[in-house]
Amino acid sequence: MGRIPCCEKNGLKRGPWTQEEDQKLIDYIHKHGYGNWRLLPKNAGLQRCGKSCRLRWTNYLRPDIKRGRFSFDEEETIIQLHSILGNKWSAIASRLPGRTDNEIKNYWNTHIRKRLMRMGIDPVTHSPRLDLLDLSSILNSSFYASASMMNPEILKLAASLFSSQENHQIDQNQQVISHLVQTQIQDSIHQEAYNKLMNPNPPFDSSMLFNQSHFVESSENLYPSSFIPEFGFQQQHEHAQSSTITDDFVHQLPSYGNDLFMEPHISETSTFHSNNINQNFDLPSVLSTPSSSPARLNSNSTYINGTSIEDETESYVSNNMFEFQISDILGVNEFM
DNA sequence: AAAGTCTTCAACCGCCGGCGA
DNA sequence: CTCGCCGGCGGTTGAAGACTT
Repeated sequence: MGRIPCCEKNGLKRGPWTQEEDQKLIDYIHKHGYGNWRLLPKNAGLQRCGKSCRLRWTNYLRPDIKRGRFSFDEEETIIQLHSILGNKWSAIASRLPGRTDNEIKNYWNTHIRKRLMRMGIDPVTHSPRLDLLDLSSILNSSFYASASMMNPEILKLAASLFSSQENHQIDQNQQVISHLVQTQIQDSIHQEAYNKLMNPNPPFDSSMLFNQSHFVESSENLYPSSFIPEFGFQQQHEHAQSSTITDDFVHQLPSYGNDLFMEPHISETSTFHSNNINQNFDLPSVLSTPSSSPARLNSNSTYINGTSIEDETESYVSNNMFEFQISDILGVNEFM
């Protein structure tokens, strides 16, 4: 038994809406409200199907729609949410007041997606292309700030293998350790994003997830310059604990398992900055910080191959640009 | 100036799940 | 349990404008 189409195609208008049609729809909804979209066009005197009316109203005529260019903050929020939720446009739209899922979807496909690709980032996985990564640069000075969020065993292994590279043993090990390091970073990123999403008051503010000097130029590669937890870890921890974790949300997240929600083992409240990593930076203590520690990225200064893209006033990199599943790569979990 | 190409985004399509009969 | 209706969702299309040659 076939389904009856949502509307009869015969005699019903399609294509762009005229001003007159818009006005009819607006007038009707102002008078009677919306609901029962199937009957609405008939009652409103429109030669449209209900679906078309609903779409026109929700995507264009609704009075609370914010039209115009997306703000910097909105774009960062979209990237952040997309890295966690994927193509759940309605879920993303629900956190961007005045923006519709259709609008966000279009903006993603026409602007953000292309930009990420230009930057060598897979817009689906938010991962960097492997050939743009290089372990020696990851281990370079500025990147050590992020070491505070990593598993010390991984760092040891990374350092060990890095030294082996000097013996011309650059091989798959490098890629493996790159994955490990990236995953550690990403766990931190997801923890931060999760904490923010689960804390509705104050409302989610993507600017809290970013900070300055997101990336630094390093020869021909892109690397995060730092991951800066501006909240003390203790504060973050309390934040996370006070939030309600729903099963639904957990299942929506990428497959990080329960590690993402592990209780952080905080030895002290720490604050450090990329420009001066020695400030309040106690390496032994921070190295003991597990992967679930908070992290923060920013996007003020992004460079690719030595070329700033600031002139676009849009330099975005997802917080989840390092997205790898170690278990997928190695088939082991002993490092985590 | 004209033709061709690219970009944008409103609108459509088909599918899905919830719900009630 | 099945079926149809309805609203919602994500993917896709295509017209129109912008840009390039």
